Amino acid sequence: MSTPELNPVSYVVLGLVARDGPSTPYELKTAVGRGIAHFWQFPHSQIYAESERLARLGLLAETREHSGRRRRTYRITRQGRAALAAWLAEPTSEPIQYRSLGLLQLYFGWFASPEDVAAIARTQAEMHRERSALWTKTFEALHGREDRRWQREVAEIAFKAEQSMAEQWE
Amino acid sequence: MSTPELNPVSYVVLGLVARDGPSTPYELKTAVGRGIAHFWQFPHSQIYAESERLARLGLLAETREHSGRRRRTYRITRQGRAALAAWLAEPTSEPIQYRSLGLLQLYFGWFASPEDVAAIARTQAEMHRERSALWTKTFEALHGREDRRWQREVAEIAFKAEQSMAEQWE
DNA sequence: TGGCAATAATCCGAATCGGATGGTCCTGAA
DNA sequence: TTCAGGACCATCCGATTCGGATTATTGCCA
Repeated sequence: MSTPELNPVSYVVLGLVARDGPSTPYELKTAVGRGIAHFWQFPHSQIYAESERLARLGLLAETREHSGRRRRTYRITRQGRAALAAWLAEPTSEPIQYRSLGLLQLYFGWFASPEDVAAIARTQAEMHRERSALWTKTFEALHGREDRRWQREVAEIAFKAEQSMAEQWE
Repeated sequence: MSTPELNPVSYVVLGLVARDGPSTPYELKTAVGRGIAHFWQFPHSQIYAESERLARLGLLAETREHSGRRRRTYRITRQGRAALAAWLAEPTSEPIQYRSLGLLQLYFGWFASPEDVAAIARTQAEMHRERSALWTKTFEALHGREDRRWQREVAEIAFKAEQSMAEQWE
């Protein structure tokens, strides 16, 4: 069926609410920051906008405090779960994008001095090493959590990719 | 000095004009499509808008046909070259982003059936294999071109990354 | 020579982005 | 007990980005 009006942010929000149970947008935002943002950044305002939109579409249910911070809390609906499952059942072969300023700089390395290129390579290698370490930490934090199995898998793929890049830059 | 009003697209345009000599935006667009777009996509309209903007900033010089298609041709100015060199002299440690729908799907694999996850992995592995091949081709096409040394290097890094991902997904 | 595909540029509404702002709540030091 | 400062939380909005749609020109060849 493929619901055309859903985009990557939609699935992030849907998936996190499904995973963590009832959540406020702020909690979603920090959850994104702790995990997904390490390979794909989404601006916080999107999270707020998107959860509202998903509620309008009936994929999330919203309850709201009546005083104080008037926090909204979202929980997933049956339709929301169905949409998430439908998306997961449809593998995509859309190519990955590596948005890396370093790679872009190297691409134009012809116009830089050898020292500049060396500096870029050093900086990139270091950055990738740091990222590797971060993914290792993520991976270890997930140790033994069977319900986080696939997140661990993501951490491992990302780790290996970072490692490969670090080696290449060296 | 770091000119704050320049962004990634700016350097892509600047760099390509520097590399290829006088170019029309259309040529730039296709040049992007043949190379950079394989790891970082920029919408075509940006190329047109950006070259115009760089001309206003004095980093490109514009000449325009007076009849027919009224094509604009851009060549790089001394300031343009300087801006490009200045950017290359400033390594960035901004982390890379892997925008991959497949990775996102895997992250939420808990909500998919094992068959779904398997299908995602298969599709991703295949996609990464194809990309590997594409980078190999790019690499070979650049063989012996000393002036394309760094582009070859980019191709190699990308190739290794794709390969690593393909292996992980398998 | 006429029609179709490739070339080339531009437009524009929608989506995205992220910095700024402003309010609420908690904690701990005086 | 109070109150100041910092963390928490939400929203806004202008600026940019995005990419599909449109229009016009040119080259090719049946």
